[in-house]
Amino acid sequence: MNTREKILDQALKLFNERGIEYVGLREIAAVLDLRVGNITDYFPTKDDLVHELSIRLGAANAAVMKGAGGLSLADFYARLGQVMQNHLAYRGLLVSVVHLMRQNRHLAVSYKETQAARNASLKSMLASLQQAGELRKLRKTELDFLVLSISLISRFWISEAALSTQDLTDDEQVARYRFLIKNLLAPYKKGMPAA
Amino acid sequence: MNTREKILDQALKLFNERGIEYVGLREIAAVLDLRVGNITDYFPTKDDLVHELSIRLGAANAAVMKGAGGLSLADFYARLGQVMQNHLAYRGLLVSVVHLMRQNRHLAVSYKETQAARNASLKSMLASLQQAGELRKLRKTELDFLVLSISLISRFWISEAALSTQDLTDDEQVARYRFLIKNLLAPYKKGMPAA
DNA sequence: TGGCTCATTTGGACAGTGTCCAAATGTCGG
DNA sequence: CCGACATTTGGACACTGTCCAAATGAGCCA
Repeated sequence: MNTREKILDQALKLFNERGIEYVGLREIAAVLDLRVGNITDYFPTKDDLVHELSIRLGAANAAVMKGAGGLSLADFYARLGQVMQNHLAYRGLLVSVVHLMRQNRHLAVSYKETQAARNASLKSMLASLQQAGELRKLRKTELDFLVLSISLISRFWISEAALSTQDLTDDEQVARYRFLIKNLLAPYKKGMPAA
Repeated sequence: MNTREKILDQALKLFNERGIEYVGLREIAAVLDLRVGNITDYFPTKDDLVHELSIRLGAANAAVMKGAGGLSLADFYARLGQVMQNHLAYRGLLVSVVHLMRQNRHLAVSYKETQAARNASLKSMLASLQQAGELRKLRKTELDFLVLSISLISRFWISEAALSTQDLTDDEQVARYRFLIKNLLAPYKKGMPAA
């Protein structure tokens, strides 16, 4: 593992433990027995370092989400679970996402594109589940509602957890989130009547 | 308006516009033609200043939420709308809530108490709606699901809006949020069958 | 009115942050 | 071995929140 990778690795670890805002470049450097200037050589600004991490998270999520057609509800849950595992691995970024978007224009642009793609993918997944007979027929507003809800939840459940359930293990938090999504979809399963 | 109130007022305005982390005490002071030390005299730390603002938000929300018994679904929506207006007025705090909880122990404690009280209030409101015949009979897990969802949404919808819909007006964002809550509750209205 | 006490205001010091850069050091091919 | 290039180093810079002692002001009592 070269210096650049070591920096990214250590930075992510510290960011996850204590939050991006509370980890200084000098501390990351100290752990790796480097000097500050050394980090700014690989990553001119702290934002660049964070941006690189966010790109990796995006790639990991894209890998999970590709191939949206013809899946079962169980597959769908499994994929969401994978996304959630990714978010746990990069939780430091997720809890500061609003903060980061304001400050880092590069990150804001790429995040928006990623998000648009993810919402489209989510939408087509739900449509596919409907066609496969796993979900009942959905009106347009219902579909929009589900996409918006799932998107909001998957973005902020980890922040919610940071606030109210720090004492839970990762697995328990995953379970809490699955519970949420499952209940959200329950009224729209095949056999349930439209409102 | 005395100096203390002026400081709080100006700080909130700047926090809402640009985020707590990006507004320095010197800037708040400059706008009011004060010196930094003057602010730290009223509020020894920046956290104290933020804490005072959060107390006011909590009080505003508590005023909206008190008297939970015997209300209609329309009342319920109206109250949530009021809470949302409060959150808009203090949006600077809301988008940094995770950040703040980590740093400020005082705020973390009082926030947790407030949150617990609000969840209990929410729960009793839903139970009351059920008794009044506005909602169908809810299983325990369904009730928990609704409380958790509404709590998560009302805490983070404003962050979500900051990320994906900065171009919407406040009223449009309110509408988006109402749409979410309304659709969330739709399957649980009177006359809908249990799963 | 003059003088005393208390509160407010002031300007600057301090340690910390991210950023930047020139000089010192290492590395590797000719 | 030596010269050219890359990396590493240590420190400077402007900024942040925090803190404090001295200067200024306001209000009351003799």
